[in-house]
Amino acid sequence: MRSNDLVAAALARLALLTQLEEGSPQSFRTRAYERAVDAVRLFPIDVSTLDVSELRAIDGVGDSTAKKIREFVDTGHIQVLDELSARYPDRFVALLQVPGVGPRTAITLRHELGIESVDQLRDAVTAEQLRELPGFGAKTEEKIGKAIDRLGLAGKDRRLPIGKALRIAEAIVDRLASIDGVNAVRYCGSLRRFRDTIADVDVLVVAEEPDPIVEAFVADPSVRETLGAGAGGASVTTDDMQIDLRVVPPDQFGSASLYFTGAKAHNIALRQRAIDRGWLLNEYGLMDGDTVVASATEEEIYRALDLDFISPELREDVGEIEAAAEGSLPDLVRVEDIRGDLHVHSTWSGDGRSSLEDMIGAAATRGLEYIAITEHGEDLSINGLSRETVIEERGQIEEIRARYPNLVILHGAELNIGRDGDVDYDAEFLAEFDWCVASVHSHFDLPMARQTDRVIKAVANPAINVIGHLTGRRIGRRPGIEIDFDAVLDAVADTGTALEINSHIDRLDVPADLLMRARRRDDVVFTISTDAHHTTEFANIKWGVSNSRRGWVERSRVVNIRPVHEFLTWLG
DNA sequence: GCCGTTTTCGGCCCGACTGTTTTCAGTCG
Repeated sequence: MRSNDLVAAALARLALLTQLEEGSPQSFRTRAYERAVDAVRLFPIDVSTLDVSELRAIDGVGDSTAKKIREFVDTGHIQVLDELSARYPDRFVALLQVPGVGPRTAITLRHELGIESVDQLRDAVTAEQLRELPGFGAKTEEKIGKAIDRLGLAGKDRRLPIGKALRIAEAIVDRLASIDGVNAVRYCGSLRRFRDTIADVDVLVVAEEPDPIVEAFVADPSVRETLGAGAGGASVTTDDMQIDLRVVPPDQFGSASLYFTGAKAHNIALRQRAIDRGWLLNEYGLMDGDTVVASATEEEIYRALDLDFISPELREDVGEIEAAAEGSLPDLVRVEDIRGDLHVHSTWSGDGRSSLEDMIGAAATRGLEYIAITEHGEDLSINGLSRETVIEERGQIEEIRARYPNLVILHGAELNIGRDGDVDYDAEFLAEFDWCVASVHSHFDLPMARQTDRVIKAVANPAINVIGHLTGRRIGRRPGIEIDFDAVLDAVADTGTALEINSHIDRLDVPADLLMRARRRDDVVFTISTDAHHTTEFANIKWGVSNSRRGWVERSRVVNIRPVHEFLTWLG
């Protein structure tokens, strides 16, 4: 883990324990620490190299936190944090994972009943001890008991990979859209912002009459439990996750979308901006007293606040509001910008599932101007192609080219970056390819220095045009390799090698937080490709595009939005 | 704890829901 992430983790723990200390999740000190967590995590420079005055210059980091960061970097500890950790051990802090238990309740439980862990809380519920406490009752006790039973499914920290959440959300959106009286349906929340893990799905429906929609929603067979349902909305759990529905009239679609999409910090900043103008912003609209200033669309609300429209993927309060105010938001990629797909497999690869002809036909149908067929290299057992097979496929591609005069078909390969940075085949054979992707498919747990060395060695290989799915992560299943990203950026800038933004929903690799770090240098270029193994997977490009947007990647930096002749010129 | 085209002190987003309460505290998003 790089030091910014380690520092951010320590500050996050400080924020959490400060909640307990102050007895409020929204104490100003807690919020200040939380703000510092984001500031450090996203800061492009390694904070361990900065002194206190440089740290203070980071927006959201003041004198006190700057000194704590320095203390952490120098000693590995923060004294205040150590003291808080002694007072609130992990098993006690775990109480906050129980829905309905906040800092105040946790402290009361400890003080009144000596409860120090979730297990002890469960025992106290069973013994009906909670209902005797001041401010508690039988219902609260029952609610906490049920929440503990559900902890595996609905603990506050539980998050699903975005791919799974998307499938669930899209199914719900389709079902709701088919109900009479529904004008529009949109999923919001962290899913719309395109975070790579999702805690719950928030769905917004536009309709004049909410009741029939709420009834149909809670009656769906996938619903396991209804947590609450009332005028205008409902919350349910399915086997996989919690889903919150909200139904609003058409004239509130914009304000409700903003509210429901977040991020919380983004909303707070917008509301502060409204206050500065003497207005009030809530989910019902932007108000000047009783007069509605704007509410029907997000666009008009941003405009009324003197801001350019901020795309949902950017709404994290990490500088997008300031950029929108001064007209310097990044020029982001749209799906229709993509003219080429530079990472495509067919059944020639062992794991491909559509034929070469079908893949090429699907690319042409999609209106692409160029593609690169990139079967696995020979070092990937079973799935990889021998030299003889490579040459055989090259012949077949040559035949197919004649039938697609408007599609430039590159014959490429996806090479395997070996343990020490070597790749498949030999230099002479590699020189025959039009396009080479090189990716890590093995040895995921080497130490950081070794990982960095092997990738940089591949970057320096003149045959290699782009590094595929850099970290090798599988969201929710496998963490990425440990790698010195700044060193990789230096290397690809030196050689002109591109970094791939892999569109597979389980990969989204390069991750968006790393893309943001790459953004401050203007000498790194990207491709956005699908890694399609089936004709239907060309459509996945939208996920790669969304990930690039979340990473603030500008259009000018993406190679495969260029017209084919410009692309070929770049390729040389 | 942080911050300042009204401020170096005095503010810090807004509302719904729940449960235990006769007016509010806590949690959540």
